Amino acid sequence: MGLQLTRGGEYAIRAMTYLARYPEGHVASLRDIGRAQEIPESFLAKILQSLVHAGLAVSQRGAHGGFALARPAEQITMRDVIEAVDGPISVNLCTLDPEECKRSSTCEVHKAWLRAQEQLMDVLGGVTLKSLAPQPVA
Amino acid sequence: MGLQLTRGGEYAIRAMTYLARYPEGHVASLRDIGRAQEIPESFLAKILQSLVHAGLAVSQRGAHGGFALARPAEQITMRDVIEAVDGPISVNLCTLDPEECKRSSTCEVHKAWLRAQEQLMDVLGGVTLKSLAPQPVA
DNA sequence: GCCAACAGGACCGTTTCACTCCGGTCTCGA
DNA sequence: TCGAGACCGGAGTGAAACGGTCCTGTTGGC
Ligand code: SF4
Ligand code: SF4
Repeated sequence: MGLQLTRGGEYAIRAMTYLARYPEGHVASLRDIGRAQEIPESFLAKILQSLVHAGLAVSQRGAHGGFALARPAEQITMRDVIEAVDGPISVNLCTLDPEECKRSSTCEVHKAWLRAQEQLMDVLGGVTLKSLAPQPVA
Repeated sequence: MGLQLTRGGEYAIRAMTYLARYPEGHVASLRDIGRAQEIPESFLAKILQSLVHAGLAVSQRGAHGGFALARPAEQITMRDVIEAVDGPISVNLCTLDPEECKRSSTCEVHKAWLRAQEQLMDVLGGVTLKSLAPQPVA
């Protein structure tokens, strides 16, 4: 199996959709999220840190602290989330930076990968957390 | 960087497009292919074996032996080649076999991944070696 | 000041990646 | 017939990535 998402990316999306189910600004603790979405808590900690660093989530320390979305759920896409934890999506060496392969200027295959990449980005960039969340919870 | 093709997959496509430049049935040796496409030869050996096993290439042993496409270049796609060496393409756990994740039946994210997978397959399955080969060499 | 909760960095076992090596086998052709 | 040329196939390998864990801060509410 190739071309597959990492576990970290999958968990990140689960965590973010969990937050998206609640009203804007709702804070949930690491533990809440981990329990609800069945994500190992110590691993989730790392993932949430990445999301905070990327500016997609905000954290609140101290008692009653936790995590919340940094902006409305309709303004965060699957692509944003995945790239925050796994780094930029690049379906082949040459799709992120054509300089990586000296053949790229004349390579027909390169063009095919660019199309593939674009399609993938379109799908992932077109899905917002809002559209992923089940009926909101009050 | 996530969701990226392996080197093996990339090399496989290079090797196959090399074969596709020649008239049907043309045999090229491991060494020829490796030199022309700048692929480490001992690694290429493994890759070509996978392609032969998958029925995409045929091999000829003994002096003047080598490899050739098993069918016309217009009947082999990028998808075929990649799956032969890297195994089935699956963009997430749940896209190959929904049973892998018990959430899949109700998961909205799952549907998004299915769309992404389909788009990717469409692109890769729509590109034949014929269309990738530069002007054929006599 | 205590306790709840995140921050951040070190660590770690396993798997995958990207190759390499080598003995074996087949085949042509001199 | 015999040997050089070429693939077969399985084992091995070093480095890196994956998928976590742990532990010591630090912060903030009550
Ligand atoms: S697809 Fe073409 S340009 Fe891209 S890495 Fe392969 S050879 Fe280079
Ligand atoms: S996307 Fe949904 S169905 Fe697929 S693995 Fe993640 S949770 Fe499971």
